[in-house]
Amino acid sequence: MKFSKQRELILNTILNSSTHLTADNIYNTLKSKNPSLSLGTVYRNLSQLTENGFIKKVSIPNQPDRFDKNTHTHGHLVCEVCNEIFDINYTSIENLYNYLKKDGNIIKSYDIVLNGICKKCSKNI
Amino acid sequence: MKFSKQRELILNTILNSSTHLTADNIYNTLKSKNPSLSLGTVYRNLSQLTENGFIKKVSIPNQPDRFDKNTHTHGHLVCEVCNEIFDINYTSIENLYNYLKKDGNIIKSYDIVLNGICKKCSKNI
DNA sequence: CCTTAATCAGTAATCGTTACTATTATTATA
DNA sequence: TATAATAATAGTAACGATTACTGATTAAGG
Repeated sequence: MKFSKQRELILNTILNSSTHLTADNIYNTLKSKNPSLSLGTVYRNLSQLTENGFIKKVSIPNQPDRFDKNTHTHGHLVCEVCNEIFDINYTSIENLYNYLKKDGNIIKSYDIVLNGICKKCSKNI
Repeated sequence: MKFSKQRELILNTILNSSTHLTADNIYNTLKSKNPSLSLGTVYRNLSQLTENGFIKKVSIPNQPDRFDKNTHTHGHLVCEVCNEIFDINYTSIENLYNYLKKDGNIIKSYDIVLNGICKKCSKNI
């Protein structure tokens, strides 16, 4: 992977942000000072930076994908009032359970998607 | 909510399926015997049936939305080999943790999205 | 330097989904 | 049962997010 000026700009934008930016957020942030930047370049770099483990793609239902400098396993809380997204750090699902029980945040529901190999397919490996 | 023939067909398709169908799956299943069915009708009914609690929308990252007759809280396992989606039933996150430890399925990662109200916003209610 | 392969900007195309409109079907009521 | 009010329909256009294509540019190694 070559390191272009554009790639560096995009990565640094994510590393310097405390929020979860969309491709469009990044494009608009950089466009003013780099008028020739292309939206396709932003998308392509986000894909590559994700594939190479520099950043993490965060999919929130009914929202465009977001990109996170925190590449460790962690959950996300989506606030229905301010619409902000908060990192939920935990080392195990048990820790998350304790988090849920803590006061402060109000958790109404949660969606869990597990990625892996099902019982049946794992037998044929 | 009026109950049209189309709505009944769409709901029954989901209720009679053991898989997690997309809008397009449902459209193609019904189209042959109901040539005048419109894809927009399928989408509109899926939204309304979801809003009214008859079915549940399941969002899997990088895939079109799916619809589930199981409206209870449960997770989903996406198999990277057969691409099938399996329901993961549990009554608490602790149960899910036990499930994860059981042999059979191979869990490589999991994504958790919590829906609710953040600490800050919850103070102003 | 010079070559080569990666990356770029710009644009067109794709996918999943929603919005629009004029017509038709369902339900409540007389 | 006829009628009126309202919701739902088919068909099509439009949308937002993302990817694919193109020929020009640029990074990196020899």
